[in-house]
Amino acid sequence: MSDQLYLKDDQIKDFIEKIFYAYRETYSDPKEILKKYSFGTAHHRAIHLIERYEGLTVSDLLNKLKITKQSLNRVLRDLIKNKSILVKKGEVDSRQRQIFLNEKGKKLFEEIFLQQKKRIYNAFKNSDADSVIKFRNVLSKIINE
Amino acid sequence: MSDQLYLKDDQIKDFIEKIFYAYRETYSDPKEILKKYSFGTAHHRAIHLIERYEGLTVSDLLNKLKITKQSLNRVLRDLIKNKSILVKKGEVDSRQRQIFLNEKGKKLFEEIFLQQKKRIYNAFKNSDADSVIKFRNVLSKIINE
DNA sequence: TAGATATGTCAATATAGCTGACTTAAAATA
DNA sequence: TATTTTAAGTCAGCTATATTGACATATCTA
Repeated sequence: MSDQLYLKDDQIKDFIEKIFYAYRETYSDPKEILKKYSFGTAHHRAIHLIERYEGLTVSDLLNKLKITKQSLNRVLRDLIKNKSILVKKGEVDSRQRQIFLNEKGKKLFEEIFLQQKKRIYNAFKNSDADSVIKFRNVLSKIINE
Repeated sequence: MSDQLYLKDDQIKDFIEKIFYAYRETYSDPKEILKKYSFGTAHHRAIHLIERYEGLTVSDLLNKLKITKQSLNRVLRDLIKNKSILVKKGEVDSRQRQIFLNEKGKKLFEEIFLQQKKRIYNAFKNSDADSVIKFRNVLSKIINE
């Protein structure tokens, strides 16, 4: 047991609790918007990653989401049907598929992000640069990045 | 748009992504342990809060979890059946129920926590005190605490 | 050409959430 | 005290998101 306050069990329990709240709140903000399109958080996470990593492959997406391909496929089918994403044969390896947002998907992403951004933006604008940098550093260490 | 780097959209998108990973990883670490007891993450979250807020009422728990009482009740029934928790009539208001971990529940919590703690502890011990404090401050602002 | 890899799909099942309707006991209030 | 409100519990049915396992197809690699 450490004598440093922030390494004490009760503090760590508190962080575990706060990480849950931060995730839940951050991802529940755009739920109303998603509902308009009959999408859920699973679609949201996929859209988010496709926007961030344009042209990523199905296996890239699987590695980031850490779900099974069967689960992902349902989500991708919905997004394709809705014309939010576009799937092309891989340029180098044509077994692969590269995924892109099309115009409709980009608009949907912007709508979702605008909502979700508010929470983070408000937290950051009331923090100094050093706090945000250190927040990111610790967060990255938690996810072993 | 701000000219401060950490308020730029791409940075904010990155944080939204990292918050997802941090939650997922933190709560997937003890899944093997939970499985031994035929419990899932829903049980985990309830046990965590009951440990942290000993004697909390059903509505306290509902307010923290933000799920319906029907969903919570299934979880509580499992935990009662398993003899991990104890439910008493409220001392002040006997319509209420106060929830406690009993010995079995405390042991289960410790087993889960030990596993989950590793990730946070490792992240913190490689950070300085100031980073951890600022991490907490920003996290608290994200959840409007 | 044979085997490995990337993707897609069918079917069944599990987990964790939801809505809506209703009950019981106890507290608060008119 | 009679009535209303609140806290908790329950039944039934549904939805969203994940799982496992089996198998098919196309393409790449050795």
